Amino acid sequence: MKVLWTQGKASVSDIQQSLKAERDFAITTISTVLQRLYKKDIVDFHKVGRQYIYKAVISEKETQASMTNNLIDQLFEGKSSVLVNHLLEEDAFEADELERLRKLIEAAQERQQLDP
Amino acid sequence: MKVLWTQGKASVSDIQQSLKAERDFAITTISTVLQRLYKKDIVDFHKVGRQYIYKAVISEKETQASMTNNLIDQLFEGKSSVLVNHLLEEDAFEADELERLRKLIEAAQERQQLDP
DNA sequence: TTTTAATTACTACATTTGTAGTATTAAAGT
DNA sequence: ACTTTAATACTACAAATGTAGTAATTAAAA
Repeated sequence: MKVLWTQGKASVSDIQQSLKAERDFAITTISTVLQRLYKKDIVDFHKVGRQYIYKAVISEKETQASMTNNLIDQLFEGKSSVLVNHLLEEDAFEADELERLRKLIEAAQERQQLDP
Repeated sequence: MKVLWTQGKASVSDIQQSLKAERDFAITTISTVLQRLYKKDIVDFHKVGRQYIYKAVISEKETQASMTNNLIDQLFEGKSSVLVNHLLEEDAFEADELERLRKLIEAAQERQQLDP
């Protein structure tokens, strides 16, 4: 998936190459997985010659959104703020990140002020 | 899992009762699942008579932490702030939540200031 | 054009997951 | 003590997941 997101589109062997460093799967393995993902409408493809070129149906952003919402619903009472709270408790941020976030939050607050 | 977290410990039929509203599983289903979780060290049990009393091995907090870190690693470059950023972009917060978060962040900043 | 190399098609197989039935045993009620 | 009930033990089975082999086909190289 990651590979498809960063490359946009890729053939089976493209993907195999990209994953090689991490793990050396048989090409048929990759092909099988892609076909299963296709059945579930997670990827789409078109053929070039006899070669399948796959691409992701949902973007990385959409996936982030849905997986995050999922996690929030499952474990954080459905509230984003509870998740952030948890992160703060864990000291999951560097000093500069905190600063950046504070600014972002202020910006978001102003946005809400204007736009009811 | 949720049930075990809120109840602390529970027998198979306790769990069945708790889930009844949501879905009516056969008692053997629940039992099987629990046993499999036990094999994976996700729950533990002790017997009272011939009855199995299960309890979660990892707390809800720990699960939150590990699943959240997982998500962050997978989808948000391993940085919590990227996740929060995403949330802000999605307008995932109410006005009062934003305000609360701003305060929390400020508090966290002060904490970091003191404690290097 | 014949050989070789790449690519897909089809098949396979073990493991995990989701769900539950049947048989047995032990406890509780009468 | 005997029967009903609750609980576990054991078994099952389909679907999903992870991984890959073999056969067939096509494109490219020689």
